[in-house]
Amino acid sequence: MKIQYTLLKTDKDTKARLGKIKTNYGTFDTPMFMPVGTRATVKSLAPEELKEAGSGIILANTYHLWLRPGEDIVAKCGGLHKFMNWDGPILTDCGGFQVFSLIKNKEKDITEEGVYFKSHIDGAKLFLTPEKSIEIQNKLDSDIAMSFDECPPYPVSYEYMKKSVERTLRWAARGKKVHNNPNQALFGIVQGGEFKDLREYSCKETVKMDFDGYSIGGTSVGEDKPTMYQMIEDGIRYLPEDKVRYLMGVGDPIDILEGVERGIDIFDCVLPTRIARHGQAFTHHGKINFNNAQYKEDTRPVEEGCDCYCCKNYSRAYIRHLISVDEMLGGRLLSIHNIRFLIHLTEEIRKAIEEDRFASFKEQFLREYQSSKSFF
RNA sequence: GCCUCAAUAGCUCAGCUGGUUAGAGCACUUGACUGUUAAUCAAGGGGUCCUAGGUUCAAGUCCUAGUUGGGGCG
Repeated sequence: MKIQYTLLKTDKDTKARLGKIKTNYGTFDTPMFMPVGTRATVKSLAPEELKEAGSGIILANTYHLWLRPGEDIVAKCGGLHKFMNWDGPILTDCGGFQVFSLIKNKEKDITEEGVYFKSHIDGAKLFLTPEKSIEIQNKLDSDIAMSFDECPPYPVSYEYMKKSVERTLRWAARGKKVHNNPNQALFGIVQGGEFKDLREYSCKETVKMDFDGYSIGGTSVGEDKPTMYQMIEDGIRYLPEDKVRYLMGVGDPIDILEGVERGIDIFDCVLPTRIARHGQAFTHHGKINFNNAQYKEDTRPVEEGCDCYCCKNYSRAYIRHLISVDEMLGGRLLSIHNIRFLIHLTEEIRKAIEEDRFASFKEQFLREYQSSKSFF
């Protein structure tokens, strides 16, 4: 079967939604944060650790797995779940974002047929098409595949964005046509940048194609926060209530709250694992940076009351030491903490929606999170 | 005892035949990071150029003596 989304309830005062997604590899609740495992691994974490952190679903990447090891090898190993020993749900991103970051000239390298770009590994000329992206994802055998889209940088002209949106719609149709995996859902992606009418157009036309779920793309590409939140609103407005909404690439705690308030169900982001490897941790009182000398003798856990493996067993002084001497366990423990933090945040959010107090929860969280410098 | 080489940032060292405000890497102190080309990138603080004389318009750089350390010869 493909995935089944059930909308359980909507918050009384906001558009925040409580839902449930059933897949062949398990059921999880929404809103949910999805850790990023680009190369079939959430950097430095074993699947058991992801499970313990509460991960309901993880993300892997089409472009990276296409290059290495190649989708045929993954298929030969029994598909992505078996390959990486993760028996929970997996969503594969389509490679559109990599195109966004790897192409040299968007006018020349992006054609109707597909996209020309160079491998970041050996510079080999590559050509990725909507059909190829879906074909790769079919073989990877993820639970959710994403339509191949163009994720334009910010800002681009209205004229460029209009052409881009129209092309992404044609790409979505082509991808849907060749999609051929009865166990895999396929999501459409809404684009349109900061242009309200293009978001509306992109949204309505994508919905007409009847995907299993929808995502908002093209955010957090350099625009300011108010613009980004406006993009989400403009993109979500015309999506059906009974389908999942996924905000691509967003995972700052504040942005998750802003997204949920606007009706987003799923988020993914590299932030928790990346900043962890760079020595920083999320807490309810803002981010703390273990490169800072002030934690040298701090015997408290990263965050008091946190139920993650890191906080239950280690002190800030130890984490600070590991980060400071560049021991990889430091990045690992902080990755565990940061992922747990975001997933725990979605748990708190779900509870708040269930009790019709999302707005006050958000307000309280933000107050605590933003007024923090003096706390540490 | 004699000869010789060295001494520059916390550490390891660049600094040409004297010529702007003496540099780098690491370390230190910070800051960034949003569908991972990222265990990465950026910024900042930090100097009695071993000491004392001398030559010169001008010395980290040349000369003399000393101090400390390395090597060699007796």
